[in-house]
Amino acid sequence: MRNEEIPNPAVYRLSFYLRQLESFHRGDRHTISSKQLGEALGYSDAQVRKDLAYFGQFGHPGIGYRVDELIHQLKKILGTDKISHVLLVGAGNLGRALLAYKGFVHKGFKIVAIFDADATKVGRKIGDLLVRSDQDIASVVAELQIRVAMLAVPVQAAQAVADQLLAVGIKGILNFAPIALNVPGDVVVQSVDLALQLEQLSFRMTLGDSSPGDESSL
Amino acid sequence: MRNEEIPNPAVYRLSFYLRQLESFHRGDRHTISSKQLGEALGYSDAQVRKDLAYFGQFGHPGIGYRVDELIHQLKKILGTDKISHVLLVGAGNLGRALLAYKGFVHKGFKIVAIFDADATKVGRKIGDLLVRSDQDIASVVAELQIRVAMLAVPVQAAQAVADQLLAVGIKGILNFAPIALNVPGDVVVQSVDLALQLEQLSFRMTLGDSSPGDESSL
DNA sequence: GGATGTGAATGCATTCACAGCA
DNA sequence: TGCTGTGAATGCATTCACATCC
Repeated sequence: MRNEEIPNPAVYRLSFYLRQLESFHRGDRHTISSKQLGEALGYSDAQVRKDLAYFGQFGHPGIGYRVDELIHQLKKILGTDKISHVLLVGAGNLGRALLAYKGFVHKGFKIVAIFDADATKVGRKIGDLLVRSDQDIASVVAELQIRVAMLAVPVQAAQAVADQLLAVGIKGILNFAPIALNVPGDVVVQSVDLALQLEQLSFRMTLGDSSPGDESSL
Repeated sequence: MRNEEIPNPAVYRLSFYLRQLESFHRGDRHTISSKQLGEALGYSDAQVRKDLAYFGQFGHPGIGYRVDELIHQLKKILGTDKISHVLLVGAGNLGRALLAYKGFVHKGFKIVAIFDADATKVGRKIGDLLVRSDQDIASVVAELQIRVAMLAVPVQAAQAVADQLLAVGIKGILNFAPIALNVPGDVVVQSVDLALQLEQLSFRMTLGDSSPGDESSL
C-alpha cells in the first residue's frame, strides 16, 4: 500500500467504488468490469482500473473484479474492515441526528460517547447514550482509547473544542463547523460544511454546470 | 462570467474564500492580500489570484482585495446574493436537523416546505413549518416556484423521490442519501454522504495522509 | 474474446515569474 | 514598494493503447 503517489481524487473515488459495489452486491452481481463500475458512477474504465491498481492487483483478466472480493479489499484499504470507536461533541440538532444516523454503523463506526458544554443538556439520555460534560473528554478518551471525534458544535466554539480534543490525543476530526480548523500536521481534519454544499449547488445551477455525470463531492 | 474553462476545484475554493473573508470581516479586516487569504486556507497566493481572476478583476494592485467588496462579488458569483426558497423532503432526524440549521439562512437559503412519506409525521409541526405529505410536492413547487430541494430520505427511497422532484421541475438537489442519483443533464446534484466522509477520514489517518494544510472537502 | 494492468501521451490545474499599476 | 493579473513553465491526473492473461 504505497503512498504519496496516490492522487487525492482517487482516494475519494475509492469510497464511491465501494458504495457502488455494495449496491451491486445487494443486486446479486458477482462480478463486475471496470467499464460497468465506471459507467454507474460517471468515470471512464481506465480511471477505475488505474485507481484500483494504485492499491494492488484485484482484478481477473477476462473476467473483471469479483464484487465481494473487491468490497473486502476496499474496506481494508479504507480502514473500515474493523469497528472504530468515535466520540461526538455537540448534542444539538445536528449532533443528535449524527448519533441516530445508521450509515456510520454500517461502515463500522460506533459512537461511544457524546459531550456537550451546555449544562442543561448534560445528563440527558439520547438514544442509549448519556450526554456528558465536555470536562470529561480527557478521562473518557483515555479510558476508551479513542482516536476519532466528530465535531458538531457552533462555529464560535469549534476551534476551542478542537484544541481540547488535540490535547487529549485525538488524531482525526470530522468537523461540521464552517471554519478552517487549525491543527498540527499529524492530525487529520475532514470537514463537512452543509451550507457550503448548498452554495456550490446554487453556483452549479446558474450556468455554472459542466460536470458530465451527476455526482459531486469530488 | 465565462465558463467551461474554470477548474472545478477552483469553484470549491471560491466558497472557502468567501467563508474565510467573512471571518476576516468579522475581525474588522478591511483589506486582504492574496498571500494572507491563501495562508489562512492553505493555498498559495498565486492560486488565490488565479482563482479570483477567472471571474473578474477584483483586486487593487499595491493594496490587495477589499474584504467587503470581494465578499459581495463572491456572493453574486455563487448566486447567494439573493434569497432562495428551498424545499426539504424527509422529516427524520437529519431532515429536522437541516431545518434547524442556522447556516443555510445566513447564506440566503430559506426552507419553505417540508415533506415526508410517513403518514404519522404528516401534519406535525416542526419549527414553524407543517410537515406535508409528499403527494403535495407538485402543487407546492408549482405555487412557490421552487427550483432547489434537499433530499434527506432513506437510501431506498432516494431515487424514487428524486424522480418525483424532477417530474415537478426541480433543477437542483442537495442529496444526503448514499447513492449516485440518476438525473438528466440539466439537473444538478450535489451529494453529501456523511458516512463516506468518516470513511475518508479513516483512510487519511492510517498513513494515508499527505495533505499540507488541514481542510478537506476539495 | 474479454478483460486487466500499465507505460506513454495527453490534458488540466497549479506554480512561477514578471510586467504593470497604485 | 507592494500587490495584482497573467502568459509561460511545470507538475499532476486522466486517458490512450497495447501487452498480457483467463
